[in-house]
Amino acid sequence: MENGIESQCEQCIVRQFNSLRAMNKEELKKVSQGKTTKIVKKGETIFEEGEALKGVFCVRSGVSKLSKLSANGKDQTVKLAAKGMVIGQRSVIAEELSNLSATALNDMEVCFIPKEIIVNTLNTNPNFTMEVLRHMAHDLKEADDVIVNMSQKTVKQRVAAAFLYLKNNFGEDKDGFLLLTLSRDDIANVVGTATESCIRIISEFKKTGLLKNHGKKIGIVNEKGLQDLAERY
Amino acid sequence: MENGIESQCEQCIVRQFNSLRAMNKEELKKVSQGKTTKIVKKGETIFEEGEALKGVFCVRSGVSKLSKLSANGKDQTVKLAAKGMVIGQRSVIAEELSNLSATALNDMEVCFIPKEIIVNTLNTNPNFTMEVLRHMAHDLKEADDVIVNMSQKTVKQRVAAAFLYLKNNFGEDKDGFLLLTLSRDDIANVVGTATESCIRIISEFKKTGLLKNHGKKIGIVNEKGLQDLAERY
DNA sequence: TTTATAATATGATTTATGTCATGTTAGAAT
DNA sequence: ATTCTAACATGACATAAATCATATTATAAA
Repeated sequence: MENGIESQCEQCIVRQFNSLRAMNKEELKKVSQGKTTKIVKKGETIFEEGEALKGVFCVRSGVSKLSKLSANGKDQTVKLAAKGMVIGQRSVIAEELSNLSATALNDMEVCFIPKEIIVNTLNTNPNFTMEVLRHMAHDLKEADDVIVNMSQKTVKQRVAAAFLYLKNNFGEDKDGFLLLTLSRDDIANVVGTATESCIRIISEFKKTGLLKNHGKKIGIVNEKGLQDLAERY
Repeated sequence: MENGIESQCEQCIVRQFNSLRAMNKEELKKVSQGKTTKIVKKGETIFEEGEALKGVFCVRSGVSKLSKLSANGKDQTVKLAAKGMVIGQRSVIAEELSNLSATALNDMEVCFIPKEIIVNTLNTNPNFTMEVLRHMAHDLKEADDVIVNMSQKTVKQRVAAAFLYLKNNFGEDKDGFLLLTLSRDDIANVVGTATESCIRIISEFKKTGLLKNHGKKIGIVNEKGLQDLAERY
């Protein structure tokens, strides 16, 4: 179903850039035609920090972490990218080396869009450019929030916030378990803490009835409780 | 010298958006004509978190902190804006309430540019839009770096990095003192630490010959030493 | 000057969190 | 099933950094 894949990819671009009205059919076709689909296995990288990106990647399935290696050897996850999200735009737009690595947290399917197509669309379609701009403005706001949380919230609060984030952005199944299952280590990298601390806090949350688990799956039992914890001073 | 002020304001916009070639004379004049100049005294706010901005502000003199109040009542400075920088663009572009407060760290002069002018220029001048986009992409990268530093560096390392930042972004006088003099409390808000911790570390840096001071002015004595400290794991 | 107020400084103590060590469980490979 | 390995778990301890307390200076106001 080559057509199905193409249509999915178009939707991916459209959704990411919020530009249903900003790109016309022909432009979308152009974007789709440039794509190549790629399978990325869990743990493999899509691109590395310091790499010159030849284009952007659109997530078709699976989840990627965008992270940066610190001088102390620890990996800090800055953002998670799920289905429908485009990664690598910042570097392509700024014409800089990537400041982040993109690593698959589970098996993924991504489609590649050469930067020439992005750059060309930016140059010829002002509406598209405006949508990308709005999108980046939104990312910047989120980054500001993360900065404040990192410096002002305790690890416990950040872990609570991380689970709320996972629920809000990746959803849960009928039984109330998070659709995105991450290892404790992955969560620790998002929260910016030691794996042991993360494990300890999750154990505590299970004991106090905030979380539940079934095998590797984790579910939120008391969302209000997590929110109170995450927000309270 | 109304003309002088106008020309300074034009330069301000031009520099910020890196768009010397992106905006032509007439467009610049349009921007300048919309401006109103405003004096902001030390400690006063230019705008508050949650406010709907009617335009952007261009810093003519003085320095503003962009900060966010945390639920614990502490203020986290996300960015400092000096002469030539524009503040408030993110919110205006995203058409959202401001996510940050802007407060004068010393007496300031800012010029106001109504959002209609910015929005109009964005709609009619694609080059301008692209420059704004590149600029925002750069801000986003810097924000990513701050996130990693916040979670992976010690307070001491972040204080060291803050002084290097102040030197690189605001310069120093002939005697090697930083041109931007901040209170320990302001520095603590940038670093994301308690004021006492900040004071202690600065005292230590003076003892170990990394910093010097003359009254309120602080100077970097051993830049290499600060860099090593800030980078080392 | 004198007084008042804010900024800087430093000690003592507590707390959160990282680190190290060790053990347990679960899933994959044989 | 058995073995192996990685993920999860928990205790003990070390340490960075916040907090609380109290001086000591500067700076502004009277």
